[in-house]
Amino acid sequence: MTIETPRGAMPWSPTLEEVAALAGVSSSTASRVINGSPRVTEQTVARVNEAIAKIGYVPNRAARNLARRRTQTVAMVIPERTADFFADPYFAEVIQGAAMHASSTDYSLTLLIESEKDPHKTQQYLRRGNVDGALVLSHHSASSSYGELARTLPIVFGVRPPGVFGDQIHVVDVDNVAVGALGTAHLIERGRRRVATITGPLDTSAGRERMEGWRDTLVAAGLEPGGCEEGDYTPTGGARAMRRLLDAGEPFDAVFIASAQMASGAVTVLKERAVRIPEEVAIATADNNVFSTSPSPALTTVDLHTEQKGAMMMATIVRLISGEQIGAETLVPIDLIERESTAV
Amino acid sequence: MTIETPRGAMPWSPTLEEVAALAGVSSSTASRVINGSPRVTEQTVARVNEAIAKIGYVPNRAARNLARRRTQTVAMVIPERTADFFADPYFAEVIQGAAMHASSTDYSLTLLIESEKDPHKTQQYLRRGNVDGALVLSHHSASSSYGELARTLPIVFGVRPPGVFGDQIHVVDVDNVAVGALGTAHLIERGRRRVATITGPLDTSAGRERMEGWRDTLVAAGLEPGGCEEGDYTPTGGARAMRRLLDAGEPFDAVFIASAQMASGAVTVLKERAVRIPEEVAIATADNNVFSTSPSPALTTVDLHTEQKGAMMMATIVRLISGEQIGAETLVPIDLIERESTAV
DNA sequence: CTGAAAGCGCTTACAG
DNA sequence: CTGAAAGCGCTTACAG
Repeated sequence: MTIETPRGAMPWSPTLEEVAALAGVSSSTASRVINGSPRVTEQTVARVNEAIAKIGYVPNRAARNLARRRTQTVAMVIPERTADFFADPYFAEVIQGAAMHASSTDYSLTLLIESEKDPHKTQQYLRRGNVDGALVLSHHSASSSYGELARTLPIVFGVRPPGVFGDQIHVVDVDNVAVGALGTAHLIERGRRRVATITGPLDTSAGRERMEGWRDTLVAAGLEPGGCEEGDYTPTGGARAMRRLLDAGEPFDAVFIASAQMASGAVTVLKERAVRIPEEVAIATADNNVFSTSPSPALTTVDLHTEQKGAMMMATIVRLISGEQIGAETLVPIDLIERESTAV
Repeated sequence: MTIETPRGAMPWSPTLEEVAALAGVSSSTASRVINGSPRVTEQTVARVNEAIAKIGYVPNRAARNLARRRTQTVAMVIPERTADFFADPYFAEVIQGAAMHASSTDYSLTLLIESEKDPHKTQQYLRRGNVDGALVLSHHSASSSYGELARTLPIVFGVRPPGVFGDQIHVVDVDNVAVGALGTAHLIERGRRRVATITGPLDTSAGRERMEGWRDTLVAAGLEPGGCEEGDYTPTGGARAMRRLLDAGEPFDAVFIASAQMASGAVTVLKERAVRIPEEVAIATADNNVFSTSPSPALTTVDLHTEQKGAMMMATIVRLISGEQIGAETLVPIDLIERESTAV
């Protein structure tokens, strides 16, 4: 058996006119019921819906978009793969969440990789009316240039872009200070008194804010902040930071590590040095993914609900596109998940 | 400053008629040069292109698609997130590769999550003319139902779907037998004589084939295959399999582990039991990602070129859509990357 | 090689 | 509440 429609053509599909004919109304009316217009009789609605069901009608997107002057598409802008960095399940989770939410809307999600060497290309694409809105997940300096774009195109950021922006900026993210605070507070509750930290990159606001949460919580508890080393969100970066912490000679009985991927590297080093977890050093981290569940002992972590974040980003952009007024910041909830690394 | 176009409308954008006017030709002709028709004078081509450049014309996708009866969209079908499983960088890499390649074509990539509880919904979507083709990455039993769909819609599979299919099936994948063979052969070359294996799920062809490659290579070398335990592609699954291997009491001096994610779990167990890598047990695995680079020692691995695979899938579907005749199978190249886990 | 015209399948004022 | 008509911005036979 072969494909019976001409190559490149869509398989035959019923048209609006056909449902209209079957329902005994004009296509204008059929269109109205499809679009949920209130100016139609219940009876007509029923007849049209019946016809739709009977012949399995599904609107032609291109025609609809052309008529509406919309694309019904939103772009998800993600950074080009950067070795270990992209390996972080974070992106996959956000994307998954956004895609799942998209499937419950009229929008389709298209993936846009922001090329390192030609970031301009992506913005061109966005600027040229290819999409009704964009979700941006890149967080390197380039994203500051989105400030301008955001004036003409609805944009939702997954991380706070660097630089100051007006109200036109919309961010969907966790409260990173709270993330650091929650993990650290738990460590204190478990009786730890010398809490060190391994931070994310300090040139990102997320990196700085989680560190701030760690420090503030210790200070508020009347404790002296322990050692502090910067990591880069990779396992090897986490391992290196842990070595520096250990080699500094300053004793500590707990560490808050800003990401699970770094934590998994740090755990390796602790084991190499025969430091017992949690007896000698308790660990709390952030990200509830394979990097916090698979080390042994499993790691206590702040669940960032990353998949939900993706869904929230999608929901937000849809509201934005339809003209709703939305606050500059939407907070993604966080939760502490206790596991063996802080047990007793 | 606010968004100046009416909400929901696309920003004003030049139209074909305008470039035609500017170039002093009809829009038919303008359209022809845009679409690279050979039936146009060089001179006209130049004039039209000039006009296009001058006013920054970019074709309206909806209008073009409506006229062509195409969608210029291909769907990437991925399984719904399944805990650790989705954490595998594999998906992210394939998606990244496909999206990057897509950006160099006229097609846009849209993400479709295949819901566990309602796999039918995805197929409905595909069947209804929403896309010109699909890339499918799911590999659970459900995918067998794609056999039918593949008769009416160009589909490229990233893994061989279960069941027998005709020539209408197109698969882009590595040669999994070769993957197992390459890793195992390297272990033998390094002087190992008792090579065990941790396989992928044996209800997948990839799982079985890599095991087959391992076994065949040993037999061909005149060696007795060592222990064989089944894993599930997760770190914890790999850890459990390694424990079983160790507990079985059958000695081995090397293991071929079918995925890096499993290998990272297995390495943890080896360390717990104070087994030295590579001195006592050498390890070779598959997947060149964070799970093979970040354990210490770093793991020798078969690079599956997963990102390239994504690009190849995209390239293949484009050719398929345009009616090219393509073989049932496209092989993604593989390479061995030597690292410390098999050094000396 | 080029143009006038029809058509792709919807939506949406405009009348009634 | 409903319909006839125009229009969304392209592509593509059909003539010439």
